[in-house]
This record gives sequence, structure tokens and C-alpha cells, in this order.
Amino acid sequence: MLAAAIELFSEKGYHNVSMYEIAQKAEFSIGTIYKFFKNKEGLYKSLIVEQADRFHDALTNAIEETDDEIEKLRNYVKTKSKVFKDNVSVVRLYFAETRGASFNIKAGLDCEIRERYGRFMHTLALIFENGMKNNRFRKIGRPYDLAVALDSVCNGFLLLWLESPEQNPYPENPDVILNIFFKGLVDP
Amino acid sequence: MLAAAIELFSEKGYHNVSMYEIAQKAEFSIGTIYKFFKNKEGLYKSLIVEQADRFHDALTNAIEETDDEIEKLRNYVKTKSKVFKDNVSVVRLYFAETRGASFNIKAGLDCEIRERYGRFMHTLALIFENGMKNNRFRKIGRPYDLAVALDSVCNGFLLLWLESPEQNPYPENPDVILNIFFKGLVDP
Amino acid sequence: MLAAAIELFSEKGYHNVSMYEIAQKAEFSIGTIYKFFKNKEGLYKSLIVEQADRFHDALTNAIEETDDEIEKLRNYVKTKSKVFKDNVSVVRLYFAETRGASFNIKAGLDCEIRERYGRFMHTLALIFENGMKNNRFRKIGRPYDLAVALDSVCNGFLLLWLESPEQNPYPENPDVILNIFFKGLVDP
Amino acid sequence: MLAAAIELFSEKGYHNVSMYEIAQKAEFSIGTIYKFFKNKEGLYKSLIVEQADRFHDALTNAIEETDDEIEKLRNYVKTKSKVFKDNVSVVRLYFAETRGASFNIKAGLDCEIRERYGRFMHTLALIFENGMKNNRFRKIGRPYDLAVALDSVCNGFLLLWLESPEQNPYPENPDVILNIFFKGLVDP
DNA sequence: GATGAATGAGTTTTCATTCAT
DNA sequence: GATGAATGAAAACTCATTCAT
Repeated sequence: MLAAAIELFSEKGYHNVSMYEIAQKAEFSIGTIYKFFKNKEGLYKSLIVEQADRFHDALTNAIEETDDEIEKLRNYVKTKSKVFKDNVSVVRLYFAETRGASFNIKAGLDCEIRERYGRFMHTLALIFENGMKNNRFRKIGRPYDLAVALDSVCNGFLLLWLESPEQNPYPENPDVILNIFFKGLVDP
Repeated sequence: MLAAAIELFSEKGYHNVSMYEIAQKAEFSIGTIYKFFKNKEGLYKSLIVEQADRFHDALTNAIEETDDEIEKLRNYVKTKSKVFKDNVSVVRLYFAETRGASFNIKAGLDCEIRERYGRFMHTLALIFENGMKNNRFRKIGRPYDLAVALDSVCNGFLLLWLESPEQNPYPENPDVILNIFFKGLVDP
Repeated sequence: MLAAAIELFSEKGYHNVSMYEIAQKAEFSIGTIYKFFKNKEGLYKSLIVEQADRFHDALTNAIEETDDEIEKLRNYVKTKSKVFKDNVSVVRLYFAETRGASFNIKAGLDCEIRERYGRFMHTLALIFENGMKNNRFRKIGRPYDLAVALDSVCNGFLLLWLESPEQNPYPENPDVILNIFFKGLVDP
Repeated sequence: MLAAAIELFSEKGYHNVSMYEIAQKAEFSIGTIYKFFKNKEGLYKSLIVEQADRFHDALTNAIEETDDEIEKLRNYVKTKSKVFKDNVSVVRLYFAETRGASFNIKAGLDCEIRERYGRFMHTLALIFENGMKNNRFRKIGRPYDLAVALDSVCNGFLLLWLESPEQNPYPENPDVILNIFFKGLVDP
């Protein structure tokens, strides 16, 4: 049922999908959907939250696999790429809710996802913070800023790939992205 | 009239704003709106296109003010920050249409804005390309990738600031953003 | 102005023509139309009445041209054919108002035209009445019935021609129609 | 539901009846009407087609009840009179669509009914054709013309009766109509 | 428990009519 | 007098939600 809803919402957007369509695709009756979810917003919200959790869990796990900060970032970029490529249909919604402007549901309902996203950003920031303490990283910016920057760049590339996968292949090698941060554009 | 529409669309999203609301806020009658725009989609589209053009023009001008590549980037970041801060209400829509998933209007109508955005990315990429030719920039990535990366990072910071301006002040100094690119996080 | 209105009403029907269209076609402003006619209904009504009068006047004149009853009928059929062929655009409206069901304007407004039509039917009936008195006609029915019958048959043929002029040419010779009445289908 | 729609359309015309009115009269909700019919046009069309079929079927059956051509015509006139008197409310619509100018729905949708009407006219014409072959009928005109003429005359009388039933009683005896054709007005 | 027919509030859009210029 | 911009009432249609079966 969630699968059907995800696909439809992602393809046409919240407001262009009717409960009837979802019921059809899910091969359930409308009434049954309302047994599981309070209303359309509830369905959308729990769907988004579930997926966001899946994403963040996968990313958190990837980061925790190793103690080396550089390797952590590499794992992060690799996993983000993999997870998103495996869930193309959800990514558009995920971006809409976290990075763009979510107009899908009335204001206030989206903050739950934003909050989870914010929490994950802090996890990511910790890597930079620790790396700086270890002197593995130079102090070129505040850790949280760097976390936001890295995540934004990954999203930027993913979006490019999403729009035209053959013209803009998402970099196979995570270092293509990481080097932008690791190597200085100007300084030696 | 456009101002009223922009504010409402930006606040509540295309589908959560009725023509009646727009008419009320604009202090025009519904009929009058339909004299100026073919329909709701037409109003939204021309509004978005106009604003996107304004943004891209401002950014293009900022870039062209100087010949020095580094100064160009600095101008770009400064101007992007300034323009977006002066147009808070439109930025959410602009992001929705260019960076997120636009579900506002049926597929195909949004490509016009995406296309303009893509064209501007190429302009931005040119700076990196020339900088590399001049040896002002090291070749740490493909020019277009760097353009996407820089723009994404700016958007990331802007979004942060948009969500909670006091907690996340958008960096006053453009170098806070640029240093992430200029200085290597790892290399020397 | 009337010409433009007639053409549009006849082509698309009262409800599918807007005052704006009429104003455009007539090369007048909307305001000017409202100087001449109280409202859309007024325009339609006076237009219809004027045309109906023209038709009935032409037919009445044709009848009065001669004293011979058979010749009167012949003139009637000939003139009806001629007048209608010369005013194709109005005929559809005329039929809608007199023979079909006029749903163009709210009930009660059409009776004026029906009444004029009824009056003319009496004029036509008089021919049959006199013809019977003169023994030029056999008494095969009530004069008014015969008038209605003749007029109906003419309309039937005109309608046929109107729908597909090349497949159903309106009889050149009025006797094609009149013979149906003059000659007995069964009796010798 | 159809009954309510027929009555309202027939009384006020397609454009002067709102879906709300129909829903009220039918004691259904607007939404329910749209479950059964795609839109207002769809409701009108299926309503008209159904009724036209009923009429034509009844007339065709009446004709086929006997082999005698004169009796066929008598049955035709009798049945037409009966069926129309039993369906007063639909007759106005039927006339509007078949004999008058249908401006109810946009061009092209009405041809279905016209076509059915045309087909029936050919059935009627066959009676005259066969009657002429059998020498039951004199050859006073082309069979199709005679069919059109007979049908037109019936319609003329029905219309008269429809407008003012007490002033113009529809002839009880079908021969009142048929004699106009059977007996010659002029010839012996 | 599951269903899906029925509901009707809410939306977009049109267009006859007015009236300030 | 002529104009046509502005109005807003009214209409078609959709769809989230309910509830009797």
C-alpha cells in the first residue's frame, strides 16, 4: 500500500494524486486505507517519515562502520548515492520535504522530517569536528557548515543525475565529490 | 497583483491557494485576474519565470562586473545572498522549481525554468573553466561539477537561514563559503 | 450590428455566443450594444422578431400577388424557398423559435414570435378556405390543418437541404411539393 | 435521475438547467450524478439517445406489425401520436435535436441523433417505395420525399397540440392526416 | 473487518452587465 | 455619446471523507 502511494506521490505530487488512484494501485479499497491512516495527510506523512528514517539510518550506519573520518565521509557519499539510486521514486519527495519547499501538506506537518534531517546533519558535523580535533582536517570552516556543504553538494549531483541520468552520471567514485572539499581550489 | 500571488503561493504552495484568496489579497476581483492571466497555471508560470529571470540577470551581472575569476565568484556569492534575502518570499518557490521537485503544475511547464537555471549553471561553469586555464584555479574537478557544487552549497546555506534566520545567520562574508572550495580540507 | 449577432447566434446558438464576441464582430464596443438593447435577451428578441417579420411580410406579399388560389400556394412555396435560401443563417434560429423548442431565452419571451407565426398560418389557411368555397380545392381537411401541413412539409424539405445541400437539393419546382397535396396518393 | 433531467431540460433547455437543479430534483447529490455520467453533456446525450431510440423502436415496430402499406402508415401515425403524447416532456427535446437547430451541445454531438432519425426516414420511405411497386400508391413524388413530408406533417400537428392542447387537439383519427396525402386536393 | 457508493464543500473559470473616464 | 476595464454571481466539476451494508 505504501509502495503504491510512494510511487504515485513521487510521480505526480501530493495534490495531483487522489485517494481513489492510490486505492486502485494498491489493490485495496478506499475504506481500508482510512482504516490504516487517519487521512490523506496522515498517509503522506507516515510514508515520508518512514522513508526519511530509512535513509538516515542507512547513512548513520555507513558512517559508523569505520573510525577513520575520511573513510566515514567516503562511506557517507557512497551510501547516499547507493540508497538514493535504489529509491529513485522517493528521492523527489525527500528533496521536496527537506531541501526544497514542501507545499504538499499544510505548514507545520513537515517539520518532523526537517527535524530528523537536522539531527542527521549534526551527526555528519561531528565527523568534521572530530577530524579537526585529530588534525586530520584543516579548520577551513565550522563543522556544521561543512556538513551542510557536503550534503548540499551530494544533493546537487543527485538532482542532476535524477533529471537526466545519461547526461549527468552520478560520479562512480566518491572522491570526485570529496576532492572538492579535500583539495583546495586555490591554495596549494 | 503579482506581489499578492507570490506571497500566497510562497507561503502556502500553489495548490493551497485559491484564486479567490489571491483576488482578495490583491484587492482585485477574480475576473480581473483572468483578464491578465489565462488561468491559475498561467499566473503561476509567468510569476515564476519573471522572478527566475530577475535572479539570473542579477547574478549574471554580478559575475560580469569584474574579470578576475575569484572576484567573480565572490560577487556571485554576495549577490546571491543579497538578492535572495531581499526576496525571501520568492526563494521558496524558486527552490521548489529549480532544486526540488516541482509538483505545482503539470509536468512540462516547469522545464522552462529548469532550462534557464541550467543555462546559468553553464555561465557559472565558465568561470571555473577560465580560472583553470589561467592557472588561478587548480583542476580539482570538472568546471560544471564545481559550478553545481558552489551553487548547491550557497542554496544549502540559504535554506538554513530561511528556516531559522537567527540560529543560522547566512555568512556575512562570502569567503566563509568560498574558503570551503578555495582551501583544501585535507591537502596541505 | 444585427448582422453580426444573427450570424453568431445562428452558428453557435444563443448560449454559446458572448456579448464580447458580438461586439468584436460588429466592430462596436460592448457598451454601445447596451445603448441599443437592454440586454442580451433584448438583442436576441428584437433580432428574431425583425427577421420573422421580414419572412412573414415576404410570404404575405407573395400570396397577395395573385387572386388564384393555386397560384397563391405556388408563390408561397417559391418565396419561402427563395427567402430562406437567401437567409440561411437566420433560418436555423427561425426554426428553433417557431417549429422546434426554443430554449434560448427563458420561457415566455418566445411567444411573441410564435404568435406572429400563428397569425401567418391563418393567412395561409384562408387560401385553402377560399379555394374550397370556390371549389378549386376538394375538402380533404380543415383549412387550418392544411396550412399547417403545407408549411410543415416546406420546412421539412428546407431542413433537409439545410443539413446537406448537395445531397438534398430543395426542389426547384414548387410543384414537387404541391403535387403531394394536389394529387391523391391513393385516390385516382 | 434521468426522469428529473429530462423534465428539467425539456422545460428550460440545456443551458438553463444547472447540475445543482438536476441533483435537487433527482434527490441525489451532484457527485452521484457525476458517477453515472462523465459530465453535463454526457448526461444530456445519453438521455437524448435513449429516448430517440425508444421512439424509433416503437415506430419501427408499429410499421412492421402489418404487411399492408396503408395499414403501415396508419400504424405509424397512430403510434407516433400515442408515443409522443405519452412523453410530452421529451418531445420538445426530440424536436430540438432532430427537426430544429440544436444549439444545446457543441456541434458534432448531435449528429448521432440526426443519423438515427435519418435511418428511420429511410425505413418510412421504403413503405412508399413498396406501395408504389404494388400499385397501391400512385407515383406522386419520390418515396423519401413523401416520407419526409408525412413525418413533417405529423410533427406539425404534434407541435400545434403541444403548444395549446385544448385549442388544437391532435386528430384522434389518423386518417385526418393521411387523407391529406391519400386524397388529392385538386385532382379528382 | 472490509468495502465503495454517496456526499457536498470547495475550486476554477466564464461572461452579462455596469459605470467611471 | 462611446468605451472597455472591472466586477462577481453562478456554473461545472473534483475528490477527501464517511458510513450503511
